[in-house]
Amino acid sequence: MTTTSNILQGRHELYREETVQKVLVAAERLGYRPNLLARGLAKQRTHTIGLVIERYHSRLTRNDYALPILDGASEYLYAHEYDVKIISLASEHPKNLWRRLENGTMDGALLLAPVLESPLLEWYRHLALPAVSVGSLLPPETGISCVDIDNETAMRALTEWVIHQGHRQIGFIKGHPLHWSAHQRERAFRQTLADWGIITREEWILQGNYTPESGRRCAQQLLALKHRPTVVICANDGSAVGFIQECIAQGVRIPEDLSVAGFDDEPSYHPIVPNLTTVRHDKVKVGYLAAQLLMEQIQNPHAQPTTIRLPGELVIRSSVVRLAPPQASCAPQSKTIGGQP
Amino acid sequence: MTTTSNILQGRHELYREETVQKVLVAAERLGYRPNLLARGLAKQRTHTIGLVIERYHSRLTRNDYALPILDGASEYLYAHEYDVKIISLASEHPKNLWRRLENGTMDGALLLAPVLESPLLEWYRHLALPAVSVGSLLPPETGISCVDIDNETAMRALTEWVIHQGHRQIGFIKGHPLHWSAHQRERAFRQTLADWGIITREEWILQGNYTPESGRRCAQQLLALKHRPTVVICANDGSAVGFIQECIAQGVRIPEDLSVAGFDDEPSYHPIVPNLTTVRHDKVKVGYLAAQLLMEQIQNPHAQPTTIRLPGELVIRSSVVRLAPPQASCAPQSKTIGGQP
DNA sequence: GTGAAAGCGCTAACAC
DNA sequence: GTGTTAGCGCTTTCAC
Repeated sequence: MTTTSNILQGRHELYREETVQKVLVAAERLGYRPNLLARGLAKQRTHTIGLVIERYHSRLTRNDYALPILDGASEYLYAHEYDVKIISLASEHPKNLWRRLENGTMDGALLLAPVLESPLLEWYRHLALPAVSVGSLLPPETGISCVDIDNETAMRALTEWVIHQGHRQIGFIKGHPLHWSAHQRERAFRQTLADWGIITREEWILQGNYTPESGRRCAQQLLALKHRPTVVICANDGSAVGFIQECIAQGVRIPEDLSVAGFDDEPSYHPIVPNLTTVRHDKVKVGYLAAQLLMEQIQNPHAQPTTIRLPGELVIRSSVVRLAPPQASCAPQSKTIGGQP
Repeated sequence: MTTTSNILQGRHELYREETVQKVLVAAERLGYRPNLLARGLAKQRTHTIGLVIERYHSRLTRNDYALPILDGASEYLYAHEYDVKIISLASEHPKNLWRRLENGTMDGALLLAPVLESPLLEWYRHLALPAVSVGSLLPPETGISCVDIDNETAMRALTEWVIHQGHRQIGFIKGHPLHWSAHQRERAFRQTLADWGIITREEWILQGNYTPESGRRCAQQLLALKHRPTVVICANDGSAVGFIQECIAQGVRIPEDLSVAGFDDEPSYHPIVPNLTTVRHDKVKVGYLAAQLLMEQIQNPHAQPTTIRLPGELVIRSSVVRLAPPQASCAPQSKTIGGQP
């Protein structure tokens, strides 16, 4: 039994060639396949991680980011002989939550973009399962490792670029209030304006929720104002699309009458708004790095929490017009923005 | 031990209230959570199913159907206390395939749209794991249960509707040659034409692969012909989008100069081709029913293989013009087409 | 080098 | 009603 087990796990060097062959041939002939459950029980390691999806996200279909993140994470995990299990927390009582996660079936968890009031955050403090947040940069107090794009730096760069184009009357469509990214993007926007001494007019800062529908609604509100900004920065491409569609419907030309910028460079919108100036980032890589970080955490459970911020890239198209000649000294030298060394 | 195990599994009726409470309280106080691995080992049932994704599909991101199917399947499975594990077969040797699937970690498998030469088909004959194909209707010889939309009936209905609009010169863009659905749609198209005594001109039947890019290429080929059809039916919306874009780029107006129909009613294309006449179907439901069928198969492993075909629905917009007054007697009474009672 | 035996955490017969 | 026991299929310690 020992012999068999050892050889089947690749520890050939312990035995003579003859024995090894005998075992291998027999296993092959019998069509033997190890039972991974039993192995997991014995070794206390299942080679499975859970991708935890909160009630809030419910259907994967509705999340632009879930898929690339899953793809990236899978890529890393499969290369390391890990499987991924999807844990959907739709309508879960926080108590069940615990047994959904710490039940011996996974070595670690990838938390898909926890939201602001996520029970996962509270739960994590009582938890012994390695976990990393992917797609949300959580406050350090949570003690959870995070991987996401560098929302603040990228939004700052976009806003500064818009300012360099001569705009001073700048509107903003906020993202979903439950998303950390929405707050981070808004904060960077406001801070940048403040740093440049530009007044933020609250009537130009509208509450969206990342959907085209919300963008449309915001456009209606904004266009009803008697005094309009010269440019509107949207917290993501999704709301930018709705915003632009509503503008066009009302006869407001983009960018001749109003400039618009987005955020995310979401490929599925390219055919609809081919000229949208926005910020691109690599979500597949976010998933990949999160998986990698999680694996490290599994190897070494007492490692310090780490946060990885991936840089974005300004994608300048033609939806934002230049109002005045740019100041050469202010033009961005490189288009890669944010992230860590 | 028995007592504890029974009570924790909900069999309260065997014991007196007092004992039940004692156990429950103790479990709560100790923060006890059953180890699902151990339970699985003992019960020979893991409450997990695998969603098997072939090399061919590799990145989920690229499949319009993967996500809704996953959503639908999840919905059913979570309601029945099952988890889903993603098994990605990227670059897998058929031999490994076996141990990736029959390793004790899952009770059954959902095969995501197996392709024509899929090793899964051969493998299934040697397999003891319940499985159902979702998104591909496989030949009965395989002995595998299948759930998908009713490609043939729906394509026949679309083609007949086009004929009713007075078209007799009809082109066709084929789908990806490795997809069963592509062959089924093409066969229905050809058969319908034959039934109506309409000549199929092979130069009007072009090889696409479901992508917009292939649609573009087919448009180039078709527009180069000196004699063109009056309408082109595309095997899916994806290729229709590319086809239409290329037509417009070449100054061919849709539908004034050429009519085009799609298939799938893919929501992400609505903003790009809002007037596309196509066939809608419910992919979430496909996933849901497949999961249900799989569960039945797990309960009763010796059940006969079953095939479920879901009806589609003609979505008539304005990308196909009427060439002659329709014959009233031929107009479809109901728009729901195909499927089983 | 190889085999025997204990144990991973649970369930299910079977006594009591 | 409740406790004892054997086992699910594997790994691992420890003798031999």
